[in-house]
Amino acid sequence: LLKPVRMKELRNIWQHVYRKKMHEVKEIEVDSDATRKRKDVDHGDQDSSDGATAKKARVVWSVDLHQKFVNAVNQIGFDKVGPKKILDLMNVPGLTRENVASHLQKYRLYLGRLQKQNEERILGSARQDFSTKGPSSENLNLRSSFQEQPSNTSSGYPHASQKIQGQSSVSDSQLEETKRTVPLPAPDRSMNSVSSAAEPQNVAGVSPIGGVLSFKGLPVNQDRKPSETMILECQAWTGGVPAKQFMQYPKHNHARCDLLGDYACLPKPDLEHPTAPGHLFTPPPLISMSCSTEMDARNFSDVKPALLDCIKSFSPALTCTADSVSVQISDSVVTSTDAADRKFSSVEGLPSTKDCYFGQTSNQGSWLRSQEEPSIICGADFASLPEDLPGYPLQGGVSFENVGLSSIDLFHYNDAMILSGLQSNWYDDQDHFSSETTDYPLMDGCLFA
DNA sequence: AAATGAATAT
DNA sequence: CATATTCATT
Repeated sequence: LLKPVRMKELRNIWQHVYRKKMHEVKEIEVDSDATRKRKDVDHGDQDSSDGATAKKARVVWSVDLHQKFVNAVNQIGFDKVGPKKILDLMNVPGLTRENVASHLQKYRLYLGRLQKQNEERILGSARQDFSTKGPSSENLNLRSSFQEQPSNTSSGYPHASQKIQGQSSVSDSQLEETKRTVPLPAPDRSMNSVSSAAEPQNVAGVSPIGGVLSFKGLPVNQDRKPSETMILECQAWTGGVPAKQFMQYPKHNHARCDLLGDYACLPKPDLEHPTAPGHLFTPPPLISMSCSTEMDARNFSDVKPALLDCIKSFSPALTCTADSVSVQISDSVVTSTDAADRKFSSVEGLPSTKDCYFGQTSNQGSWLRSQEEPSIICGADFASLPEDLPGYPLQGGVSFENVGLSSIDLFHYNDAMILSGLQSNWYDDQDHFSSETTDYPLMDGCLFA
């Protein structure tokens, strides 16, 4: 018998046993009796009829349900959570403690994974030094990561709660991450929802989330060939929480959702329930720089002030000191000079990003993948992108030609996404991205690949 | 006895 | 993978 055992099956078996027994005892006269029994048996229909074997429908952790769950967890406090308490707080009719326990188990696993990821990243950037030297490539990679106050997002499901269909969905979901305070479950998903209290959007409209900058012909190094590329990456993440993670959720309806705000949103260290310190550790602001070509201290010190300015423009609230900058030489950054050459040439007029390339074009295919830490790009953790989305245009990289550091401008990844007009297909149509490059949407001269 | 969470099953 | 179930511990 395979579980779950239905009464029907039991009756069947019993019938055989019974009949055999009857045949043994009264071989001759039993006929009518057996037929009657069989009739009886055949009547045992749906298992729904007998509550004993009826199986409870499995709980689907819908967005709403999970939202309740997260709220409960946050309310209780990370250290004191238990399935029972959560269950009580959730106050959902059919839900059992087991259900919650199971979900909590998964939730904890996820949080653990996230934390590990985050620690790795921080260690990784802290470990950078001057010693390694990139062999061939002549690209410079400037990477800065800095951290903000822990997000106070009380909405545990800021991303997954929508199926990413509307125009602003993607960017919204990205922006959610920077929210400090969110009313409660139903956050405003408009573009302006990035209300970083401590860090209002600066004039350039740069969001703290970060972006990727590439510029060529920098005055940084006169020896540099025009085709040399420099990438500046700035990232901010919230609350010691690493960045984006894309998951399918729920799997059943094949809707792709971004769970970041959900699982990634570690229980907020809210005031009523201070989280155990040390558990969620908050790395200090960190700026690191890596370059793929020989780059001596002179060059670097050229870059440094401008870099700091740049970063400050990202985040005025942020204080960085030159001492916190380190350099790494690596050849694993942008490898396609050709691609760099084709990058656009102007910074201004981002709204009319005429000449920009986003993400990977056909000959940039290796760009993202060639990064040591693709996850840093755009402040989003794309390392965990589903493998089945090749060439996912998530980096939102921007390149400039002949732009001095003084004129560096940054623009927001999300802005890029808005401009792209790509959002509507962001998750819905995955084939879209696996198809030919030429099929990618081309808008305002911007190629999103 | 009930709650918990790791392990295991579905 | 998501959820359920089991089981040893607390």
